[in-house]
Amino acid sequence: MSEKEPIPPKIYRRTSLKELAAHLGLSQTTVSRVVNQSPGYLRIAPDTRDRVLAAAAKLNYQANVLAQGLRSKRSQIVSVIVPEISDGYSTSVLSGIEDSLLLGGYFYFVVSHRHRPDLLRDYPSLLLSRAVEGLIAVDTSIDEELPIPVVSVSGHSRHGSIVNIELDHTLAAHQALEHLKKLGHSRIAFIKGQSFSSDTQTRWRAIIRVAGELGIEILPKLTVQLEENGIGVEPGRVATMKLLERNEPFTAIFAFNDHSAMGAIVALREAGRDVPNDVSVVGFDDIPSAATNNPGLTTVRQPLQEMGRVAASTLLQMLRSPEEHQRRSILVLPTFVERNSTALAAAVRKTRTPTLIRSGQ
Amino acid sequence: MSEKEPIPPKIYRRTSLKELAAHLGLSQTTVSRVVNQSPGYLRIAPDTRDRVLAAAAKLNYQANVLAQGLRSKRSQIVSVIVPEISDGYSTSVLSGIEDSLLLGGYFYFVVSHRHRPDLLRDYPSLLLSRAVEGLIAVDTSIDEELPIPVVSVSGHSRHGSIVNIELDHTLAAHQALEHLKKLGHSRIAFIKGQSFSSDTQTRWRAIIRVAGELGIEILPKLTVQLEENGIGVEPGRVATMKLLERNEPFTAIFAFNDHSAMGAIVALREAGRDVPNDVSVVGFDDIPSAATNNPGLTTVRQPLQEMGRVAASTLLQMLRSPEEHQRRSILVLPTFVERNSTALAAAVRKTRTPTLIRSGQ
DNA sequence: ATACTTTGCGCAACCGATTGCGCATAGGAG
DNA sequence: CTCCTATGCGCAATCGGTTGCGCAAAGTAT
Repeated sequence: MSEKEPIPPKIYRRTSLKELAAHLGLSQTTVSRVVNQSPGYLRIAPDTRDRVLAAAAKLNYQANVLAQGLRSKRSQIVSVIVPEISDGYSTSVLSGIEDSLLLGGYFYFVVSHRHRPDLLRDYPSLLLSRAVEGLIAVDTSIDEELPIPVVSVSGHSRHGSIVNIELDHTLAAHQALEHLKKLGHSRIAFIKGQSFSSDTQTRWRAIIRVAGELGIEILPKLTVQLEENGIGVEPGRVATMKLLERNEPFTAIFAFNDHSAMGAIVALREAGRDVPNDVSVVGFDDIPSAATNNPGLTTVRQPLQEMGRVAASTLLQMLRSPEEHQRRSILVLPTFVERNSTALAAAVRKTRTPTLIRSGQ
Repeated sequence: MSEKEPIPPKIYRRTSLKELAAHLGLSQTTVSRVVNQSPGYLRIAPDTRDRVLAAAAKLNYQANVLAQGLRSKRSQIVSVIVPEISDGYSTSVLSGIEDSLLLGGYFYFVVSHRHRPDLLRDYPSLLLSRAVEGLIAVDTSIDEELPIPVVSVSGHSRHGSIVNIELDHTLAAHQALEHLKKLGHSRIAFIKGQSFSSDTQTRWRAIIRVAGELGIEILPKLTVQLEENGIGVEPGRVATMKLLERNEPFTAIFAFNDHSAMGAIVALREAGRDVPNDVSVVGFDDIPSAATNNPGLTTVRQPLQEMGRVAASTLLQMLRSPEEHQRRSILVLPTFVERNSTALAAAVRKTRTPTLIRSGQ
C-alpha cells in the first residue's frame, strides 16, 4: 500500500489557469468565467472574452480535471462492472456504452469480477473511493444499495433506485419457440443458464409461459442446466452430453446463449448427430461469432450495443437530474436471426416439401 | 461543453481527513502521516498511531483520490487505447492488463479509436487532460511523442521512449510454414494484413525470410491483402474471393489473423472447396472463437493475456522508476496450435498414409 | 451636481489532501 | 540549575481550479 521512497510527479504539466491569467494580465476569476461560460460570463466585455479564448487556444489551455473535480465534487468518471472483459457479450455492450459516455464528457473504468465473490463484494467500495459518479452493471446483480446511481444491463434488480435495461424475454421466447414449432419440432430440449447470470430466472419464466401458450411441452428430462464453472463453449458441451446420456429423444435444443449453443453443436457432432438435419439448435444473444460459426447459428439477437447506449445515456440523465422521476426499467426488443443451425424436423420433412414451408412463412 | 443549469455534487461524500482529525482532537497532519505511513510516521507515538488507525477504520475513512492526485500530481490512472473494444484480440489483451494494473493500485480508461484518424489524433490530448499517467496502445501506432510513458502491444514504434511488447514473428512464421511444409503443401497463398495494423509489415518480412529458408515460394499471384474497411470475417472472405478469381492453384492459405482465416473458410466453402481436405487454412492469434470455429482453426497463438500482463507491469515499472534504463522492446513467444483446418495436401495423401505421417512427426 | 444603475472585473475562501519547517515539552547530560 | 537533544505534534503553504460577494468606473436620470 505505502511507498517507501519518494515518487516523482507523473502528471504531464500543462499551462495552468494561473499562468494563463498572468499572461493575459487578468484574474483567474475572469479567465475561468470565460472558458467555462459560467455565471457572470455575460458581464464580461466581449473584447476580453475574445482575448481570453484566443490565448487559451494558443497556449492550449486545458483545465486540470482533478482540481475541477475536487472543487465541484464531480469526477466525470463512471464505472462499468462486467463478468469478464474478454467475452463477446460484455464487450458488445461496452462498445455501445463508450459512444454515449464519451459524448457526455465522461470516461469510465472497467472492472471484471469473474464471478468471484470477493471481487463482487469489494469493487463497489473500491470504485467509490475512486470517486466514480455512477455505475453500470452488465449481467451482474448488485446486492447492496449504493450511494450513486446504478444502471443494470440485463439485470433484474428490484433494489431501491437501480434502473434495469432489460430484454423483452417474452417476445424473445415467442420468436424462438414459434420458429421451432413452425419447423415441426415438438420434442424440444432446453439448456438453462447458470444461476449467477441475472437473466436465467427471467428468461426461463418467459419460456414456460410462452411454451404454454404455444402448446409446447417442457419435459424435465429434456431440460439441463449449465454448470457454474467452465469457460467458453465448454459448459454447453457438457450440458448437452448429459442430455444425450438420458436417452430421451429430441429434435431441437433451445440454448441459454450462443456460447452454450455452440457447445451443444460440438457435443452433438461428437455424438454423431448432424446439426441441423438431426437436431436444430437455437442460440441466444447473437454474439459476433454466431455468424461465423459453422453452421451459422440461428439465434435471438439481443441489441447489445443499443443496450449499452441506452444504459449510458440513462446514467448520464440520472447524473444530470437526480430528482427527476426515472423509469424503473427500460425494455428493449430482440430480433430473431435465422441462420443454418435450424431446419425442418425430420418427421415433417417426409410429408411436406421445403418450398411449401418457405412459402407458408 | 458548458452546463447552463447548476449541477449538484455527485460524488459520494465520505468522512474527510479534517473530520477524522477533529474527531480525534488531532491535526490533519498527524492523521495523514499515520494513514499514509509517510515520512515522520515513526516519530508519532504508538498510542496515537493506534487511535488514529482505529478511528479511521471505524469511520471508514478513505482518502479522496482527487485531492490526493491534485496535490501529489499522480492520478493513479492510466489509459489503454485499442482499435475496437468489441473485438476478441483487444479484449484478450485487456484481460491481462487488468490483473497487473489493479494489483498495482491503478485503474484504467479504455478508449477505442476504430481507425478513425480524428479520434487517433484527439485521444492523446484528451487523455492527458484527464491526467492519466501512462498509456498502453494495443495494435495501434502512436505517432506523436507523448509526455507520459507509453507501452505498445504488438506495436513496432521506433519512437523516443516507447517500449514495444512484440511477438517473435520469425518463430511464428517458422511454426506455421514448417507445419504446412510437413503436410506437403508447396503452393501456399498468403493473406496480408491491413496497412493500419502495426503487425502487418513485421510479420510479412518474417514470412518472406522464413519462406526463403524453408524453400517455400511466395507467388505474387497467390498473395492478397485485406481491404482496409470491413468488419469481422468479411475482409478475409472478400480477399479469398479475389484470390479464387485469379484461378491460380493453391492448397493452403496462411491468413493474417483468425478473423480473416474464418472469412477464408467461409469463402472457400461458398466456392465448393472443403477445408481442410481441399485447402488447409492457418490463422493467427488464437482468439477465443478459433477453438469453437468449425473446423477448429489451426493457428499461431499469440499469448495475448500475457502480453497484456507484461505491458501493464512494464508501464507500472516505468511509472515507478522513470530514470531506470528500459528495454526498448520485449519479445514474447508464439505457440502453434494444431486443430482441424489443416490436413495433408491432396497430392501427398495419395502416396503416403496418414498414419505414416503421424508417426513421422 | 448628486444619486442611482449598469458594466467589468478582482478578492479571497474553499474543495481535501500532503509536507517542509518549526514549536513545545520531557528527559538526560554536565 | 542550565543546556541540549529527542520526541510528539501542528502551522500554513500548496496543488489548480470555482464562485459568492463586493468594489470601482462609466453611464443615466433628475
